[in-house]
Amino acid sequence: MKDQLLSLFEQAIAQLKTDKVVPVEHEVNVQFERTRQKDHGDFATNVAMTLAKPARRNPRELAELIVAALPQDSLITKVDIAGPGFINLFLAQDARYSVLSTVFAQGDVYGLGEPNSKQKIMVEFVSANPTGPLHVGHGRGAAYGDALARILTAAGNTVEREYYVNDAGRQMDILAVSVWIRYLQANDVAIELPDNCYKGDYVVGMGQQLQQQHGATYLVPSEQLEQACAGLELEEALDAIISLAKNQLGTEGFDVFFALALNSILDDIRQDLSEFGVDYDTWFSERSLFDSGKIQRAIEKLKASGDVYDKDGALWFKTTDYGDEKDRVVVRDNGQPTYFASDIAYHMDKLERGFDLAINVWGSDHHGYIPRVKASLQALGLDSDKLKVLLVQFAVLYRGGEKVGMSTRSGEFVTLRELRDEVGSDAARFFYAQRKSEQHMDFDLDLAKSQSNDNPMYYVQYAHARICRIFDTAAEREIDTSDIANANFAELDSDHESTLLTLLQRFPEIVQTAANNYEPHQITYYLRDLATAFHSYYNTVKFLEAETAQRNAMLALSHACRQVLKNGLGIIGVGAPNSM
RNA sequence: GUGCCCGUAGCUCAACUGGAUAGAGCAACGGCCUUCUAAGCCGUAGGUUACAGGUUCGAGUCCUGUCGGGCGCGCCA
Repeated sequence: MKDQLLSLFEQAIAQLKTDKVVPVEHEVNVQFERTRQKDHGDFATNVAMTLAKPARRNPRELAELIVAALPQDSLITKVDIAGPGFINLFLAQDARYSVLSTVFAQGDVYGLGEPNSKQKIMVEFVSANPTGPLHVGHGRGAAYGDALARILTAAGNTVEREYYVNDAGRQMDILAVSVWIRYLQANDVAIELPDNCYKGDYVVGMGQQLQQQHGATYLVPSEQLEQACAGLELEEALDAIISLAKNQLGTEGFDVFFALALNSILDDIRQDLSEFGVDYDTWFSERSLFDSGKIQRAIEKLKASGDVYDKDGALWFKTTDYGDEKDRVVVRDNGQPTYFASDIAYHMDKLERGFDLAINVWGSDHHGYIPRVKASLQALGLDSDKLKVLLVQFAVLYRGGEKVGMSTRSGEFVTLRELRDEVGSDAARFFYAQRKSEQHMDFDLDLAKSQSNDNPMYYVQYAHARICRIFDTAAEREIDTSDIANANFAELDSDHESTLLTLLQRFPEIVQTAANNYEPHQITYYLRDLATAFHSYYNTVKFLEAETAQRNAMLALSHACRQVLKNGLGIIGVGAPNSM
């Protein structure tokens, strides 16, 4: 549609160039937009305004010249010049009806791009540390990342979803020790769980499970623990307990706790996300980067390129050469690589896997981290533009007007599962997907739970279910709907009908812009608009009681609406029920 | 202190990425069920887009400053 209009305007402007109204060398970029108001026609363009200066004419005068030079075409019935120099285009009715045939012909793929016709894209999202269940804060990243992946797929890209598992580092040792202490408690050892351990109930359960499996095999007297921590500050005491556990239990013994904690939490996360409608292609282990030597390889490459230097016994990466605020440590003075070292290797590996684009969906608290990751890719000779980091603002949770804490260690948080149980996965997804990712967001748990019916998702689904009901009733009344695709669409001449036709026509454009801008919320707003237009239409007339020709045309339009509602809901990962 | 993000109706958010008279949903008020689902429809009310300048045909959107909020600024992950 837009392409046709574009070619008409390009012809007109070429004409103006030969007439020397517009400087020949001036590059002209014609842009069309859907109008907001009906009396502005279907499309509008501002070319006359953008060309006014180079052509040294006032915009309205220029608009008249453009319109005069516009070739005749059956697509357009009327052209207006309005306001400061907008050119408004009114489409012919036939052009509006064509969308119905298209929807009938394409069905479930209407609005979607040619599959696998574009880029190969990886979307990495959630990637929460496997130290506890996902909380509602992760829910936003999950809903956003998955909707984004679906939208990019819908737009014609080939998409892989990846979860980066941070299964290395001190946090995991703390988790293992937390489980161990709960295990000791289950064995009636008199010991308190330190404040800086993981305090969630799930840790208690894991301790009890290991107590049942292994009995007293891994006991250490509480006096030894007290002795190890004596006189130490909180974090240092915790490190002392970790060393003690590793020494006393040995690598294998410690790994019993470590492995159980990691595996059961990861299983829980995987299942949780799957029930949320989010399934990954790959779960990428941070530890595998050590085992495969990729971290070592990345460091060697940086050494070879001269981007690292020694200072204070540690190995530093000169990220300031690439615009970072300060240089960063890659290998600590104790020989241990930092988390940053893992991330360098991880992102190197990611780009080497051959994606045209790698998208990271990160919580906004990681924004300071972007320059150094980009720096590392550049230093490694990779194209850092292929990495796109999208930030998702954390939702601030409220319960009873009070802010709710979200710390995993303290154990005070609302889990994603809890939210799903209360409001349902679909409603939760829709709620999250409604918000632009960088927008700060207040999440009132009481509201989300108690008034789940106010979720706009139900409004959209209801439109879908209503249409299904119409067809069910038609079948009960033995009304033949098998040939509605060939109805006389010219019957559809009311305002409601033309609004709906325009909306249906816009759907493919919405999918593309949502994909180009990484904005799933555009789909939700579009669906709400479509549902509103349909509900309104529904209330004006009884479809099944109209005379045959009109009835079939209205049913055709309804069918197309149902199809697009279904396709759109699918794109954000929400179901389209046939009845409610 | 400094860097990034944000500030739009009473509340939660949009605004086609610089376009025409800033729009929805909750909440409030008034109407509409004997008919294909009232989880719906129709209407009323609600705004100096935090504030002050600037850029241009045109600014909620871009630039500068001020105020207010969130986050970051580790040899943590």
